[in-house]
Amino acid sequence: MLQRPTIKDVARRANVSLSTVSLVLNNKGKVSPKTREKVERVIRELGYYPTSSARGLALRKSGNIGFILSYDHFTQTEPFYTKIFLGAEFEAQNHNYYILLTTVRKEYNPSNSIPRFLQERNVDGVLIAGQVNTKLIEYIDSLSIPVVMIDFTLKNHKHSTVLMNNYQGAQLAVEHLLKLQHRKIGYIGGDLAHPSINERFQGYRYALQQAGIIPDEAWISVSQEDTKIHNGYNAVKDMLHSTKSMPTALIVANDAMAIGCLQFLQESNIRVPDEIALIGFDNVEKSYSVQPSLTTIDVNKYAMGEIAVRTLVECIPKECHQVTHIRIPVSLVVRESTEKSVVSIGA
Amino acid sequence: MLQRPTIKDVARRANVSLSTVSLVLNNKGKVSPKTREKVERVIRELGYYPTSSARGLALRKSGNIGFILSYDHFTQTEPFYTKIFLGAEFEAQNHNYYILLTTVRKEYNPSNSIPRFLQERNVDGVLIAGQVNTKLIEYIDSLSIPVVMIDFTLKNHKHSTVLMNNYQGAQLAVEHLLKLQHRKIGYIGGDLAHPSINERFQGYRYALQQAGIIPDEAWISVSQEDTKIHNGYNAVKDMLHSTKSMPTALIVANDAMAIGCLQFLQESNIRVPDEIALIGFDNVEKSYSVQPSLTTIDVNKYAMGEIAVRTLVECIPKECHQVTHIRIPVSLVVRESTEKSVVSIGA
DNA sequence: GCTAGTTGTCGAAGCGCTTCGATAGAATGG
DNA sequence: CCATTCTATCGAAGCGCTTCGACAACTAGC
Repeated sequence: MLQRPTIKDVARRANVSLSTVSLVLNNKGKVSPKTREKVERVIRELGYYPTSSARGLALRKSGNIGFILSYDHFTQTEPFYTKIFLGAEFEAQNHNYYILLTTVRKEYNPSNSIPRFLQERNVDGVLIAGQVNTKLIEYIDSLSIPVVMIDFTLKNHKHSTVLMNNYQGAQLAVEHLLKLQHRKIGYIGGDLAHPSINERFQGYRYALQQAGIIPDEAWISVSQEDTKIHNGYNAVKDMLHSTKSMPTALIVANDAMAIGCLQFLQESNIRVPDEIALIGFDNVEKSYSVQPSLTTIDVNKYAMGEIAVRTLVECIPKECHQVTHIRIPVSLVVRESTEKSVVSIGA
Repeated sequence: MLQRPTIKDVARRANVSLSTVSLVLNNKGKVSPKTREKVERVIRELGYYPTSSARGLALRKSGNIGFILSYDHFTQTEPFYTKIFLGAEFEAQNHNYYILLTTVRKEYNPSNSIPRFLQERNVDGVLIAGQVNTKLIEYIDSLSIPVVMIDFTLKNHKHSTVLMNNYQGAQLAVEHLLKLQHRKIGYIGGDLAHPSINERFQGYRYALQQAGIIPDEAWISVSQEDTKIHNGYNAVKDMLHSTKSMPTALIVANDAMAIGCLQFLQESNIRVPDEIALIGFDNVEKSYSVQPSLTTIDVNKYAMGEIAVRTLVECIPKECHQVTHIRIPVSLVVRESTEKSVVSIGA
């Protein structure tokens, strides 16, 4: 690294002491407008930037935020977590934090699963995005470093979270379908152990109930173990084979499953949306390239990352272990799978 | 952050001086096996880890590597750069470096396009993945920080690079087709200004020439301005409308274009691979989910990231400005678009 | 037995910053 | 006009680490 101006150089050139420069730098203590102005000018002239190691050493802070992501989540095609990360990165810059990103494997193994930035305590706070091993979370707790979890939560709710508002999403979906005169509204989901999936299902039930509609239980499928494409495929298949009265609309726990449903319906020559309307969840990239394009629930991923960082950095100076739970509002993206007249956006 | 043991604590407990502990820590100087052993034991007992700010301050090194990515590249669906990043992250850990990831926009704007880690000189080296603005690269050069570029290069070749071996890829494609008895082998590409695309084209020409085959120029299309799906679509369309004699096989500059080709061929009821065989480049996720699945050229993205880090960290201590150009070997992934009998792997 | 070298250890200075307590000087009040 | 308070500034210590030069304690050579 090149020789750069230090705070000393600034002090000398501005004819003030080191401490004064430091005070200006940090907007602390009393500094006369005149000296402040002078110091700031010199800083600009010299192109001075404080060295983060030095500052970190003095403050006993690292200036870093750790971002932990499950390996599988990060490498998946859908850039869901990538966007969350970008939102976080952006906001971290605003707060003068660097983000140290690391991925962890599902299987926990103390020797290689503990991110180095934790061992070295080189972060002032930690963001956890998506599902990671509980052991790891316990380890982090033991360090008493502030944590915010994104798109994931534990049953104990001991940690601050930033989650998408799945209830609202289900509500929007139901309302949309009601407005289109649907009354026979089914639900297809899986893996109720997953908090988000579970909430979507609860939201669906609740919204229908609010509307005074009692769905035929045959239109509700939540026994699939996972939420992949084939689970959706199999779920509709089973549902339609086991009941004569078809629903006119289906709310599906996520887009992947919805796309699976779509596949089966098309193979069965059931027209979407004419015979069955379909709403997914997540607004994945593929949801607008399928035919017909998929109506779905969207959430601002960048916002999730941003808000998580904001929550975290508020927490850091106070060393607070106060927990905050934030729900990010979602929105309905109307496409062809519910409204025939809609012009395709993608494809 | 919790109160952690410092080097002082270790020294006290091991009955040696600070300097001795430091020497042990860094494997420097002469330390008797006995003291070394003793110090190491105490380090383990205390769970001591050196604080990176302190070390950074003393060494005038940050222990960080900057990773610069164009915003568009990172957010795209295909996790190409994500994988490169992960490979880099992994290798960085092995060298005790942290990676600071940042994305930059295409449009250069000094006030917000210069990553903070550069302004603050908080990195010991920089990785640049994919195409970024030349202005930014010039800025980095002006800091004289070691740089390695991944999957991108400038015409001046002043920087170390880690690139995929596009020539070899084209060669493999041609050889594969020759083995399948194809002799009428065409090429579809676009944007020859892009180094990789250009090399693929050169590789194609060269390999055919080596085989003593002179392709009909009507089977070569390189006038498309970009390499997106529709460019591929339009390119075959134009080609097949303008010539009577069809090629029996096409090598396409990347999978996106190849998929565009596939679309047009299917719409025109031209059977793939029976009438025209197709080979893409990049092995994108979609290439195995299309029907028929696409034969393509694959490169180990993780390896690219890993090797880039290795190249960079070798460079850092020497402050060397020596440039190394590394080509990552590619491999052929045979799927249905060239061999009818192949069983589909994906889908 | 003395010099010359070698080896292992240590003390102190220094990296660039923050911050506490001290201190001049200005402003205020009686 | 002096005592008191307030304001702006500064010096020095300290954050946790590395490293250079010093120095005892050995070893080897003659």
